[in-house]
Amino acid sequence: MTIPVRTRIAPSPTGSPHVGTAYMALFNYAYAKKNKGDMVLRIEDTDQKRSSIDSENAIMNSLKWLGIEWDEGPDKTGKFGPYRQSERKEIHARHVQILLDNGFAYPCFCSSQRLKELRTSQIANKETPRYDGHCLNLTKEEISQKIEAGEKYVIRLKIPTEGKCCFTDKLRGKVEIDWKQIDHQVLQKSDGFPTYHLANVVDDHLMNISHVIRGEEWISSTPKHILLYQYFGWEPPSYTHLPLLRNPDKSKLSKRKNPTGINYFREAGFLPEAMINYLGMMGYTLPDQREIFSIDEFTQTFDIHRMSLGGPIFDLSKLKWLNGRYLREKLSEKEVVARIIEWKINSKFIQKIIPHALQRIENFSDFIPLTGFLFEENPTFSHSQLIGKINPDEAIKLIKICEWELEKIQEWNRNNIFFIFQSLAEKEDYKIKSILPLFFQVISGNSVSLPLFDAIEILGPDLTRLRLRKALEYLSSQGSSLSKKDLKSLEKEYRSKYGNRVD
RNA sequence: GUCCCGUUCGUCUAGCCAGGUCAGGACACCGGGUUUUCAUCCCGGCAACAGGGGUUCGAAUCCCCUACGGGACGCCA
Repeated sequence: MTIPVRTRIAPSPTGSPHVGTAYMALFNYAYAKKNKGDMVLRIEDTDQKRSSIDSENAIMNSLKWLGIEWDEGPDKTGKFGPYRQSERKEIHARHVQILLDNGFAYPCFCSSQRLKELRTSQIANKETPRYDGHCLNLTKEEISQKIEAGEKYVIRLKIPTEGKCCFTDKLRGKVEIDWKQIDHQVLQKSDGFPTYHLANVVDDHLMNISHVIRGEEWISSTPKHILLYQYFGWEPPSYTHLPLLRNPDKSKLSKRKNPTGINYFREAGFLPEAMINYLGMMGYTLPDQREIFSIDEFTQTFDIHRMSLGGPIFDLSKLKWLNGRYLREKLSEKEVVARIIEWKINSKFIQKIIPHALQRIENFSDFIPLTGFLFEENPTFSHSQLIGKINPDEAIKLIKICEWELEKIQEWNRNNIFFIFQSLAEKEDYKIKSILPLFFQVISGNSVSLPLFDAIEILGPDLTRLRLRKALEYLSSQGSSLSKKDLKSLEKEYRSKYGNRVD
């Protein structure tokens, strides 16, 4: 008897959809389909502070755009719902109680302040930072006393004090990690929500997930998951840890260094099938080594053992080449026309621009030169125009702060964008009017263009971010750049004036 | 710092599991050809088994050590 294959993707709806999510989704999808199984989409929104429904929708839309489909999810009810973790809170709480009743977990009343100090001192003493078990031996009386007194608490996982955890990774073989390395993981936060670790295990089990295929960032917390399965008396799934997509400097792919938003590629005019094709060749080659393949061809021939384990660098040049081949070879001219229209040459998009362009054009031929930057992946600018009257070091500083501030915008609209620039001018002691020419150039490559805030709104966060970064790169190529040290001190200054950066 | 994972051209990779072809392909780059320009297209070139030690007649391939890279060490996921 073979159990049905069920895989899952479990994105967290915090921020804009990431290519890493699509990458993992593709392999989970292929594995499930190749084995005539199902893939589940589960929304991991246990972080109430950061999760949003907008982000959830954006993630689902971008995956659909790429052609990745799931068999069950928040929008596609199946037998194992609900598929949004926030709606499974009771289930999780019940399971936490089971662990508590069996002595596998315990309440912890330590303040975040104490935890922070503990961590700092452990690091100072060159120890592995982990919970010291302070609340491990509270008596039942002490516990109920504290709870009655209204003290906030979390539930922690009890970890064996001796021995090691062994598990098998489908690709990497046997992995052994000492229990001493594993922290007493928080399973339930003081707001009553479970953490990833608890919710993930409980939901995977209850949703009959047979194969967990996820990023290698999870390897070191797998022992916690295995332990939970043991405590509950459940059979753990098969684990496969895939390599992580990397920046050109080989660090884990991050939006701070690269375009990583699926929407970036969509807005920059890439084809979803080329994207999928490219993602499918990261860490993987088809058995016959063909380079151009559809998601169906990929899925039908998929063999997980063909994965390479070295982290592939997500580099744009091959993607562009691939995309060009799709345009020329895979689509008819008619189809290309339809795709371009669907992209941005449509009345919906033009309509957004027109109100801002109308005062500035006299005949239609003025339209393209005026608004062309909205259709470009990157505008070009010249040094003198870019800098204008501002000195280059100041320009760098303003652009950098602007980049960080823009990251904080929850709802991308004209007003919120305006507030960012207003506060930027204020805090940096400029008249807003005097810093705007710089940003006109950065965004449009031109000094004649649409109203800046509207243009930024239309351009969207992904393209905007890259333009700021490109401007910085350009300035650096012209000899003005921020050293690591400068950057660090700027970041410190930024924090004191504007608050912490967001992820 | 501790633990874990990884390492074939600049990049994506084939070959590794079942040791024995000049280590193959693609992108990028460089050169040439086709083309009124450019691009496409075609042809050619550059370029790698991280280092050291084993095992073996023979190692990119199996084993060990070192180096380097990455990840984890959150009331994030």
